[in-house]
Amino acid sequence: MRTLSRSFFARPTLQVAESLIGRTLYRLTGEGLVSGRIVETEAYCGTDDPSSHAFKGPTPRSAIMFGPPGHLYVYLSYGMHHCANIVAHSSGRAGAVLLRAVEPAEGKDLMAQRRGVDSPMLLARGPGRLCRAFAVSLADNGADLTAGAISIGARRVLRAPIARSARVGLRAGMDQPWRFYEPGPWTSRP
DNA sequence: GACACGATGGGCT
DNA sequence: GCCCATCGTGTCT
Repeated sequence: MRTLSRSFFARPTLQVAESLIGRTLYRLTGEGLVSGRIVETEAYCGTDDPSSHAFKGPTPRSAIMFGPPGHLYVYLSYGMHHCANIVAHSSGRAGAVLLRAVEPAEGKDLMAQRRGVDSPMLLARGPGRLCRAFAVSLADNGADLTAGAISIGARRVLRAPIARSARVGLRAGMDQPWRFYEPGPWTSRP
């Protein structure tokens, strides 16, 4: 299987967010392999974006978004849910792409076990659920997607034209259509 | 140190 | 549709 290389992520954040739709996310642990086709992402454009954790410049948490593209940025939301982002920006900038939903492919049983639900629709729809199904936690913060147990396949499958909308759950930045998704039953909302 | 605040989701109505 | 748990992080003192 061919996986995405560093140069794929070393492009403008918006471009990478759209390009990730249709690619497959892979996650290997001692429990087994799970995978899913990415169907929903959001771009967080670093210091240009009031909604990005990187907006006010680097902090211990956000420093990773200023670092080399192709690494994972994981943070804890509301004390109980993890959110997985992929660092993506052109040289000298900052930014990351939030993974919001995937269409489960391999390892559905393992995902169901981790999630505690049976419905395939609820396995990885929403950033918190996706992280739970893929066993992504703060321990994976900084992981290199081009070298480790989490990676993204280069092959792209699109079942419908990519749509855009405002991002979900924000105060600021509601006027920018920086959410990308493939309309269908696997995305978190229309 | 203290404190306010979520890029959410599960449960209940 | 409404309510709210829960804790790492950033900001202020």
